[in-house]
Order: sequence, then structure tokens, then C-alpha cells
Amino acid sequence: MPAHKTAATVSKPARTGRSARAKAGAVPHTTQPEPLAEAASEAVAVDQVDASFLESLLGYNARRASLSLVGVFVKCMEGFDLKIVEFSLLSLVGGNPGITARQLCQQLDVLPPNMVGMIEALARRGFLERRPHPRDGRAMGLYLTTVGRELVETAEPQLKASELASVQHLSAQEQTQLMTLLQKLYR
Amino acid sequence: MPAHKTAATVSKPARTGRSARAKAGAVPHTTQPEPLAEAASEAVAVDQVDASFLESLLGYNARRASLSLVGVFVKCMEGFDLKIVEFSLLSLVGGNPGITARQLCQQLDVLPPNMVGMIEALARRGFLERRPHPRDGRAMGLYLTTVGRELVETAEPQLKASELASVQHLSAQEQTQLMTLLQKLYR
DNA sequence: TATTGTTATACTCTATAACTATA
DNA sequence: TATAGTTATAGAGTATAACAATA
Repeated sequence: MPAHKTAATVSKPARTGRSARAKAGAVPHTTQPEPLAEAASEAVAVDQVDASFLESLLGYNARRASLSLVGVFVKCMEGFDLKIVEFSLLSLVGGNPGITARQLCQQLDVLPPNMVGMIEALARRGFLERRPHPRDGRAMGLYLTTVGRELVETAEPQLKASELASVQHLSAQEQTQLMTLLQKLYR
Repeated sequence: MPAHKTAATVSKPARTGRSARAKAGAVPHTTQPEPLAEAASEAVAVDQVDASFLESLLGYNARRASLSLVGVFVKCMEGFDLKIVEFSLLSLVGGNPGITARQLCQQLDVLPPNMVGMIEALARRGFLERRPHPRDGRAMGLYLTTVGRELVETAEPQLKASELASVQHLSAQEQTQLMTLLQKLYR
């Protein structure tokens, strides 16, 4: 079952600063019905937003980091007029000639009804084609066309380069560590 | 401007293995019109999907790691019937009494028209309330109700605990390194 | 009986235009 | 003139149900 559907939680760089939370008084754990943190109906203004709790969450940071890299990905694929999922699909077909729609659904976490249009659109653009599956009469194998192959062979190294450029401020060791730690999180 | 809109690229654990790509023959960079990688109309079957290129991308790994933690987040918030963005909103209001809808939009990367319903829904559920802004007649300051505060004060530590439990297979040093490296990616 | 691909459709999320009240 | 909040609406993404053909 899909693990997406996880909209906005993170976006712009958040300011540090303790203004508002300090003003409200650290929210004690004691159960005092009165006084409330902000009196009866006091109205105050927030100058600098304090997002320190969210920023302390690993998930928050992982999501922001992911969005940052997704941005690199998106920008790079714009030149090819491909969405991330479309590029990923073509890359998988390129690496797995004869792959079925069902297998792509599992890899890309796309439901079968939503995969249909995606494949058809890419086929209409001349990037891939369907052939009967050799062993399963229900399924269709997917293959890159020559144009599709050229696209993937151009896009893949370009993407790697963009990604590398975007993490140039990390040392080689840090890049390796990061990759290792990320994989530890989900594998 | 929002940085989302980045659907499926990643999901289930991908198998390692070189089956299909090896069979297709490493896709040489030379421009030989014939033979194509998969002959004229050869149909082959893919047994084990090879996602090694995608897996070599930092963005792919970051997204999968993020989705994994988002899963922890979602599961933890289910008990409170809160979406991630709703919890984040309440947490921000808790830490920033008097925060405006506009400030929340910037923090959470939600567009103003979409913020309206979210705030109203949480207000209707009795978690927060609006009061006139002390200095800006156009704006409304947001404040947690007592119920809302209790919710946040219960949910926040519970979330921290869930997150910690989900990364128990990482050493304390690795957890710190990971946090640092993630922040280096987007800050 | 279970699975692949497919259609139709509903629901959620995200985005744009435009209006009002105030700064 | 610009901004905060709001309404209406369009669009993209994601979800379920159901069907035909094949396993």
C-alpha cells in the first residue's frame, strides 16, 4: 500500500529565535487550570516565528532535505519536460527491458489505474512501446524506443551531475556517510 | 513559492540484482542504429527489477528515508486524528501564540486559500481560536485553547518518542551525524 | 479463484484569480 | 499601492470499485 499522501510540513528556511515561545513561558507540564499561557483574552503579536520543536524532529529535517534534492531533480528534468515519476519510469524501463506495468506500479508506488495514463502518455510521445509478454498473455512488456533510450542516456548522467553539484559543500566523506545513513533509515 | 508537487518516485524496498540490465547488455554509449538493445521486436520477461540507477541517487534515498519517517509521523498522529500539516500547525501556534495565518502559510508552505479551511476546521474542533491582531486590523492572531494545548502537549513528546524508537538501530553518534548532514543539505 | 490491464469515478491536495478590508 | 484574509474554482494527484481477458 502506498506510503505517500504526506503534504506540506516543511518549506522555507525557518528562523531561529526564542521570542514567542519564551514569551509564552515554556509551557510547563503541570496541570494548572489557571493561569493559561496567554491570560484570558490577551492578544499578542509574533515577530519571529519559533519553529524549534519541528526543527528538532528528524522527520522534519529529512523532509526538508528531501524537498531540497527533489528541487534539484525537478529543475534538471524540466529541460526534458519530464516529471520525476516519468523519468523514474523511463529509467526503470531502460534498465529493465520487458518490465510490466504492474512491476512499475510496485517500484514507483503508483496504483494501476493511475499508471495506465502515464504509460500511454510516454508511449504517445514516442519514448516507449508495448509488446506482448512472452509468458503471460495478460501482461504487456515495456521497452524504450531509440528516442526513449537517447533521452534516458542523456538525462541520467545529467541528473547525477546536477545532484553532485548540489552537494558540493559536503565533503566526499560526508556524502558517503549521508547516503549510508539514509539507507539505514529505510532498509 | 511552494517547493512540493513531487509525487511518487520511491516506495517499496527495491531488490538488488543485475538480471535484466545485464541481459540487455549495459547499454553502450556508441551510436549504433543497429542492433538495438533489444533486437527488432524481441520480447523478454523481467524477473527481478533492477533499480540500481535510482538507488544511486541521493535524492531517491533521501525521499525514501523521508517517507519512512513520515510514516512514523502519520502513524503517531492517527491516534489524534491529525494530519501532519495539522499537527505542525497546532505545534507552531502552541510555540507562537498570536501567530497569523500568513505566518503559518510561510512556515508550512501552504497557500493562503488552502490555509483558511484548515484553520477553520481546527477551530471548529475546539483546538484553537482567533483574536484580533493587536497592531494589524487585517490580521487575526491564533491561539491554542486549553484543549488544544493539552493535545499539543500530549502529541509532541509522543511524536519525539516514536521517532526515537524508529531510529534505535542507529547509534547516538549516527543520529546526530544524520541530523547535521540533513540540515547541511537544505540550510 | 487470483491477477493484469483497464475504465470510470470520487476524493484530496495544490494552484490561480479576484474580492474586501486594512496598512 | 501593497498586504491579510477570504471565496470560488480549476487542476493535479491519489484512491476505490468493477469489468474483461488470462493465469
